[in-house]
Amino acid sequence: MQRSTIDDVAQAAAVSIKTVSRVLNHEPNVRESTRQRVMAAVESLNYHPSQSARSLAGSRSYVIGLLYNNPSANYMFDLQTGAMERCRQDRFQLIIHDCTRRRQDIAKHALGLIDQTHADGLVLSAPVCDEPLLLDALHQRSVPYVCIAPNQSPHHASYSFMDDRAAAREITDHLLGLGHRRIAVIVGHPDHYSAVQRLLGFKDSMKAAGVEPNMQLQKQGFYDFESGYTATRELLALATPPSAILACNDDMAAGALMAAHEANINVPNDLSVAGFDDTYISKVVWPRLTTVHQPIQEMAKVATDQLIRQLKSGAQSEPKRIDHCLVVRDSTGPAPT
Amino acid sequence: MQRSTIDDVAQAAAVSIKTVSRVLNHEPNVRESTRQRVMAAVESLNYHPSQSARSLAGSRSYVIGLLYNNPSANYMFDLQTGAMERCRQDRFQLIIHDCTRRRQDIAKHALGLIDQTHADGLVLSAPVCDEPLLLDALHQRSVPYVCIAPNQSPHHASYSFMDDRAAAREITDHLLGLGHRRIAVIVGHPDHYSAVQRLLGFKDSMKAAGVEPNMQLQKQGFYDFESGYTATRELLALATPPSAILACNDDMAAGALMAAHEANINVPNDLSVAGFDDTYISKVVWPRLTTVHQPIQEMAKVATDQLIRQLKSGAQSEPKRIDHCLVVRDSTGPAPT
DNA sequence: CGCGAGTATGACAGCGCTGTCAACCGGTGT
DNA sequence: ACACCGGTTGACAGCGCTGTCATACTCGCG
Repeated sequence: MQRSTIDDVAQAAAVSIKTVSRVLNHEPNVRESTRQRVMAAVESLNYHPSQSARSLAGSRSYVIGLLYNNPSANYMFDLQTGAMERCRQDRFQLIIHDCTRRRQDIAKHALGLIDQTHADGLVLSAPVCDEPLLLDALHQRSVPYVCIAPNQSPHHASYSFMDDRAAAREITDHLLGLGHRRIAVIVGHPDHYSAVQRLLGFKDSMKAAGVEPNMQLQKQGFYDFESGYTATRELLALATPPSAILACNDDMAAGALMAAHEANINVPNDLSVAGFDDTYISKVVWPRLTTVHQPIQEMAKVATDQLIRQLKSGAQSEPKRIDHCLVVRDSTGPAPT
Repeated sequence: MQRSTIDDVAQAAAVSIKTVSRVLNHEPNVRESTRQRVMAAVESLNYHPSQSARSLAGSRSYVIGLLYNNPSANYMFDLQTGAMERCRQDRFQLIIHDCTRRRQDIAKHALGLIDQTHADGLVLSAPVCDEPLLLDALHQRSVPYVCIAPNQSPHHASYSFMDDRAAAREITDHLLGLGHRRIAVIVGHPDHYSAVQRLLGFKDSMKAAGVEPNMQLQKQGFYDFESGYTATRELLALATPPSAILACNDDMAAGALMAAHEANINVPNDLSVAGFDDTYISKVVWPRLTTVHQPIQEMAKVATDQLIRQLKSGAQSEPKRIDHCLVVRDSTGPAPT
């Protein structure tokens, strides 16, 4: 019941360790009968190659690092789940690294992580994937990496993304279609690219509908519950409050709902509230949030896939857009007349 | 800017690699002046020891595995955050492993993980920490492990826990104190120890208050939103519905709120709803949930601490209870007369 | 002043693999 | 019969560390 090594397997299959290595790494030029003998030995000994030995000896470690600095649990969880799913397929190990605190020397820390773990590559999630110093450092050390929803296309990396601007247009159009004209927008965290894009999409639609921009109805938020709550209180205190609020993520939308409930305002009869992301929260608040589904898990999976492919082939792949979709639930309704 | 090795450091500090190793591992018998020279070299070369080489050569890998099979994002996130925090302190690497799917051969998988990663030990979270086959297998291979909130005290491991039963008594007493007598309870997932304990605590208090048990008011849930929602719909359809509902976690409580809202029942005026765990969700639903704070992050941190200590000293530590506390918010109020 | 008992340091093997290179095997073309 | 070639296999070095053991150095004390 002890740990078995490649020597044990080699002995059991009556081949050299090198042949075992070949079989395990799917190298060519192994006779089928030999391959089967080796696999049988692997099975029966319940052998698992040592990652440490592999990464020390070879050029691959089968470890991928996932860097994040987004404090939302749901976001993180989806990210992680998507990346893990893809990793498991090719028996990669995923190492999670939180870089929320270190803004300055993030590049140094990332390189340290690479040195320590011998990670083959990194998956960078938003917004850490937009740190130019980090990207430069990785490129200089030729560490392969991919980005999830980056700001501008990184020069040296593949990435997955969704069209935030189009998505914002869709949900704004949904509100406009319900007859709303006084629509407020609670903007996301200024550090996040998505916040900018979503605001642009909102403005696109409003302009197309011929609605005059009104800065009173645009509030700065930070993608958290609290800021959505505060912004909505201010909006509701206006002489003529909005008939609809587009919050640029679900947490802020939940905050908006809270403020509305407290002010005894009926959603959606007196006020429509729309969110963004379709996280777990959007399904458990009351009323259930109309929102846009952001396919985080899928984006993470695709990005990880791009990375793994790159590790195998050496070539970057094309950026890949993942589809969003509008999810209409109960928090939006016709504009009051 | 290339990766530097222990040889580089040794050369820079004009010592042997063994001495560098000594300094980095805080071994005794190194002259202070030598130590400083080495540290300076480490700094200036930005040296990070290779985990692979370390674990191959030595008996420690500085890797800890965290096993979970609880699909709640918030639970996971807290777990992970707590464990990571402690790991960082001693430069341990945390490896997350989801074992949701594999119920049967979980033991085999865990040992495979150990073989692959050379992990020094495992942190097992509830409910996976209650798989006897897993615990046995780990013990047989003498893999150090600790548990978070295990069912029965594992023989060969330290663990951290909270007193679910007492916590349930507290929140039940809170409801009783508000004058409620017809209190329904939505029980948690039968696989989770906590579910049993919380139900016992509830019954303790009800009995102490002299309330006759009423099986109509006890519903089986599964710690998810949906089951809380369904159970509550059934409860509200009763000839004489309860005046208060204790849901054994926040997700189910959120489901209860949803059902109440849909039935146009005012919370807390007509119905009180209490949750359990004090997760993020309890602060964003309306009305904000009265609940019990379950210190998951702290439990994870403490358990990880126990593991790391054990790795250093070889000795188990005492089980450690982490304090919960009642959090009264807006979802509970006086019983209607 | 020399000797024993630490104290400080280094030489070296080897952890479990992969990469390199050489060897071998059987069929082909001439 | 022989050189040749591609497919198949194995011997062996070495990745960057730690553990073991040997060695050199230091200090107190007889």
